[in-house]
Amino acid sequence: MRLSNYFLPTLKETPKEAEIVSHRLMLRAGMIKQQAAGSYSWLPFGYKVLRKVQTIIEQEQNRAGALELLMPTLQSADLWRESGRYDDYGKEMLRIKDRQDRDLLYGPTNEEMICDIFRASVKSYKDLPLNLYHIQWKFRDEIRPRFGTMRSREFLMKDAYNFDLDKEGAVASYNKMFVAYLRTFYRLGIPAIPMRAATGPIGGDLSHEFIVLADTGESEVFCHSDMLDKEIPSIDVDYDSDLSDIVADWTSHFAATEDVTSKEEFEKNVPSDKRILARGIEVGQLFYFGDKYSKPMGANVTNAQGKEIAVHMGSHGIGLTRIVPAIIEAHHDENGIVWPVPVAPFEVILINLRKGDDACDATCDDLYRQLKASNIDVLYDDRDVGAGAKFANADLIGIPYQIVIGPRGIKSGEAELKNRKTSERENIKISEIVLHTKNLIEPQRLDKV
RNA sequence: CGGGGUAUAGCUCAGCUUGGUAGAGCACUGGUUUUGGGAACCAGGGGUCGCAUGUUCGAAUCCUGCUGCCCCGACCA
Repeated sequence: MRLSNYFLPTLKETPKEAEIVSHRLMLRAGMIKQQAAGSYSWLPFGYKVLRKVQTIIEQEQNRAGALELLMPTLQSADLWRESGRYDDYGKEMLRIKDRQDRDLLYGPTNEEMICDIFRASVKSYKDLPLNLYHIQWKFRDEIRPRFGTMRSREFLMKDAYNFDLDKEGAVASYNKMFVAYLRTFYRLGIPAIPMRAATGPIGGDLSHEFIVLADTGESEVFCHSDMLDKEIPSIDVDYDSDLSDIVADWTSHFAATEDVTSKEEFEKNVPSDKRILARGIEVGQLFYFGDKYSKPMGANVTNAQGKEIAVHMGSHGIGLTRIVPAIIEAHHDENGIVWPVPVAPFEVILINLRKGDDACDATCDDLYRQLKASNIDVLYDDRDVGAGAKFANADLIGIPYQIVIGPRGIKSGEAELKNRKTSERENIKISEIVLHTKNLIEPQRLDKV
């Protein structure tokens, strides 16, 4: 993409409403625009990241055997009356009437609707297990939205719903999601620690929150330091095998949020040199809740003995619009964002320092062609602005590698390659720069490990 | 929902106390000179001062009401 043809409204100054660093950087890098309290447009640069995040989540969900579908944002109130949640949910749920005066709601979650889909078609235990997921915009009318898209009212969320014959099967499904989440967050560049969690209004008795440690996190978390060094399951993990050993290993150390533990309990169970008391951002949550919804809504199957029973269910969320700021909280410095390669909106920025100079233009045009032909996602800064502005802008928007072409380098046949993360620069022959960069990037994409 | 702020140009803000024809920097447009870490100069464009009401000869400025946004708390993916 040529920057001169792109829409990237970056800001030199920080809008005053932005409190935390990810919110400031998302505004400054032209990723989002606030439309109302807790409501944001995703501009091209931000949306590109959101889509990469979505793709990684989909790949790992699919790998774990979950099937993607799509449900409406607007739901009939009648479904929610069946489960009893229409009255229980409170003012967080946005209620709407249509022209026939029918009660609708903008979905804050989809347990009822997925039960409705399930019960319409699935009647036999032979069709289990089943895991259906969707990625959809949801709305919760938060009393106080804040921190940009970290806590917005309208948000994009992945929710997977598993259906199993009994608790044992549901736990196996839960474990698949557990392993998929470990892999997903690893690939997204945000090592997330699974912690025991409260089950909240959705209910249930088995739940883990996946927490990214960050000073700006909304809750206090307690964690054994060995949790930080655990091995992520590889791409070869067999989801048809028994995953309980992996889950048991990952849940063997103390890790819990403030909702379900206390400082006293933490200190009793973890030696002082292993204690991590920090703040955390919740980026995903797993729930097992049995027949809480299947029973009142009649999501039943006939078992092998010919008896009709309510299925065991769980729901497993990941907040996509929260993950993007979480990534930035974990990957930035004083100059701007530092994208991990797998989610970077572009992998390389090609900087033409002297737009209008024939040699610079020709070299850059050629490199731009080569980079694209090599399947590298490249942004070409071909604008006619000062060198300083280009460097500052490149650092702000955080593209992992900068290839700098200027009159000085052209004379010696060299380009400068800057690593955004380490700030290291090296001079590389222009004839070799594309291959060299490709070799650096490919292993970091993490799509084969 | 309780408490506290704030609202003037696309962005950051001054002006308000003490009423008198709306300002700066950045950004934007045209031009000249520049060019390896957010360039300089010249010339321009852009604002019903959040909305409404009142006081006044006269309101960005004072009164009253309303709304948006932000922060703290409770709540939450």
